[in-house]
Amino acid sequence: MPLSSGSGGGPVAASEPGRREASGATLRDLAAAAGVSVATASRAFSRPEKVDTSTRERILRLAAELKYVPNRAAQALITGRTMSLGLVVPDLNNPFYGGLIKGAQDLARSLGRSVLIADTDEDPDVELSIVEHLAQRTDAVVLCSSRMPDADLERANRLCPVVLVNREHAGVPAVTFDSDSGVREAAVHLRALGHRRVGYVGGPVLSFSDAARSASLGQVFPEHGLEVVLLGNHEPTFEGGRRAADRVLLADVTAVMVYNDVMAMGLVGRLLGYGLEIPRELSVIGWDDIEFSEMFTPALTTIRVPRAEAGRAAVEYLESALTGHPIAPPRLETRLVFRQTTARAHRRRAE
Amino acid sequence: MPLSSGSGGGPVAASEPGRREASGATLRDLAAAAGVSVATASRAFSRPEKVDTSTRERILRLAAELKYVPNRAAQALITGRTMSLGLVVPDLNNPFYGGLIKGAQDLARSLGRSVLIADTDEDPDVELSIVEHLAQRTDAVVLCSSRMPDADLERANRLCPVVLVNREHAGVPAVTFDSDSGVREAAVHLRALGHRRVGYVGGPVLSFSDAARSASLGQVFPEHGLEVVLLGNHEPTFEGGRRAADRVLLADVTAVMVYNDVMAMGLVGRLLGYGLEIPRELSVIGWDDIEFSEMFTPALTTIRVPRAEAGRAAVEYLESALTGHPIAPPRLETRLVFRQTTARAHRRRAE
DNA sequence: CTGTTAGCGCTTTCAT
DNA sequence: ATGAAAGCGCTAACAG
Repeated sequence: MPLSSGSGGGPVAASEPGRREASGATLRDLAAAAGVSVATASRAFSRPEKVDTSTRERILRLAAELKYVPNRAAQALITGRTMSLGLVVPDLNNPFYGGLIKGAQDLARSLGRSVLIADTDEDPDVELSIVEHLAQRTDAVVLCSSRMPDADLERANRLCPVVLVNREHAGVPAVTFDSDSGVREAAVHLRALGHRRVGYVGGPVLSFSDAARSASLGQVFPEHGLEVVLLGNHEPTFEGGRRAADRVLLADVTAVMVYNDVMAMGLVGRLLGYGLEIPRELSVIGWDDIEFSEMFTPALTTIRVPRAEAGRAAVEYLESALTGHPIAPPRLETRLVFRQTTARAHRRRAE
Repeated sequence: MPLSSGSGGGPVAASEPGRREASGATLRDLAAAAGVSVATASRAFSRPEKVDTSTRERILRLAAELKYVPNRAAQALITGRTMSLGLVVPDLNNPFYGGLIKGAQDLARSLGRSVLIADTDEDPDVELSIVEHLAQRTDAVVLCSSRMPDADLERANRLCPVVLVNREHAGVPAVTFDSDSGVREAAVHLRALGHRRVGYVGGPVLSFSDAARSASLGQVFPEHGLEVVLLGNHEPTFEGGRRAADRVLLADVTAVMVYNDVMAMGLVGRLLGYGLEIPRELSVIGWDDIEFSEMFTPALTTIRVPRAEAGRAAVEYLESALTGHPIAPPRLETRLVFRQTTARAHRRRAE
């Protein structure tokens, strides 16, 4: 079974040197071996029903024997589809995005697509150029928690099909998280525990989710008889949470909601260091439910946002859009996860 | 500036419907606009020095105007290179790999390459098929902490250029971590604090790094007058660490090394729950120095393994191999990072 | 320095 | 049901 002996064909290019196994058999080799035309060989894969059963089986068998694997570049060139998707996240180190990617990747693979990942390092200025890069090698891209200015977003959306996750912009499809559902549960929980004044330790000023979260709080909490005290905007990091500690202490609240779990951990850590008892003296609720929230001591009560599901939904939407029958990207519910940082309100005394 | 008005050429295919901007201009359009042949237009990009300065500038200017972007699929088809790299990790949720990917990605992008990520879900059986998938769309792949059987590894290595990270196998290049350096620092540290008997809470039985770590311990610690007590193999998870707690208590040691940080946190959490004082009654040293180690309370003393650097080194090696001048992949040093889980030895009493 | 020529490997009408 | 032919957009000899 010589590989490219080109039965009847024209001149055969010298096989590239230094290549490894399996880079040999082309569709032409396969066709020759099966005694059919390349067209038929091709159809045996792409339109099996249009090929006589016995011929098809012969072709498929031979394909396995010759270890024929279709050349993706050639397919991409002719079909115009790469069968890859791009996925842009702000920070791969952030465990939130790990879960998201995993969800996206899972579905993508089962659809025969690969996922190209890009990390913006939290820098909104490089996002657009990353999308440009990706647009050349993928069929569509998902943009997670994008901080691009609206104009860039629109430009990106013109470069290739795009779906947003955790950000909204008119005219661009988006998988979003419904803060209200989780916040409502938090409100009921806190109220049941006797809290009245609840602080909110905010995230970055320009963050879409911070806006969504604080808006949700401002809307829902009062409806449940809870007063919300805004405690400023902070870096969405452990250190940012730590630095918010004094502000929290000063605020005369019995509970705080925090922009995300990492900050919540920083806050709790610092407060514990001050000798405060948590949750006895202060209840804390984080946001995201990253893996470490339950490894932390005390384990964080938090609002879970379904990140793997978001990744999946984004890919699902893109697939539907690519095949011409776009579905509506979902708005995903969030939920309160009760752990150890919330308890009955005890007013601290100025002793 | 009509896009594909094909000046002198043959029949022009109908432009694809439904595509977005910038998918218009081809090299031929560009060449026509500049009044040169496609060959020259092509060279203006790939071998600028072989094109007359003024023509080149004209071409480049026109390229920008027409928003010409080269078609990667066509390039890949003819050159045989995709300019992408594959990267396989066991679990994207594991923060260890986030850092690794980030390092790889950074360098890759600056080399003009994209990175295709795949997650095996810790399942060694799918690894090979993932490599097969990747081999079709990338030029080379990096395999992180692979658990593939040796035979599969060799097969993978034949499919496309491969570099291992945190695993070794004869004949396959590998970026590795030198446990000894970190372990030696740990030995000195522990010895200085008066410890004599140190436990080792192991990771998964078949794990390459567990073997490396425990071997390193068995070798280095005795040289420093430290006795090592093996405390079994455990799941490399938070829960796995928790479950090792009783075993540690029973072992009559004043310090333990733990296979990784996540397990160490589980262990410490449980022990704290038992009422043990850490580090007063037991010193604990983790492994990896994941981000959360310092957010944990008490912050984990641990052995840092330079993961971003490993990612970078892997890509660097691959690039060198791809360009025909393979460098030797490095063995990266590990270091002790002192935080709050180690202190002077105090023998617990059976009171 | 520039143009001509010949494909890379595959899909897809259009005939047969 | 199958084959012939025409390229997808680009690069790489090889001639000028």
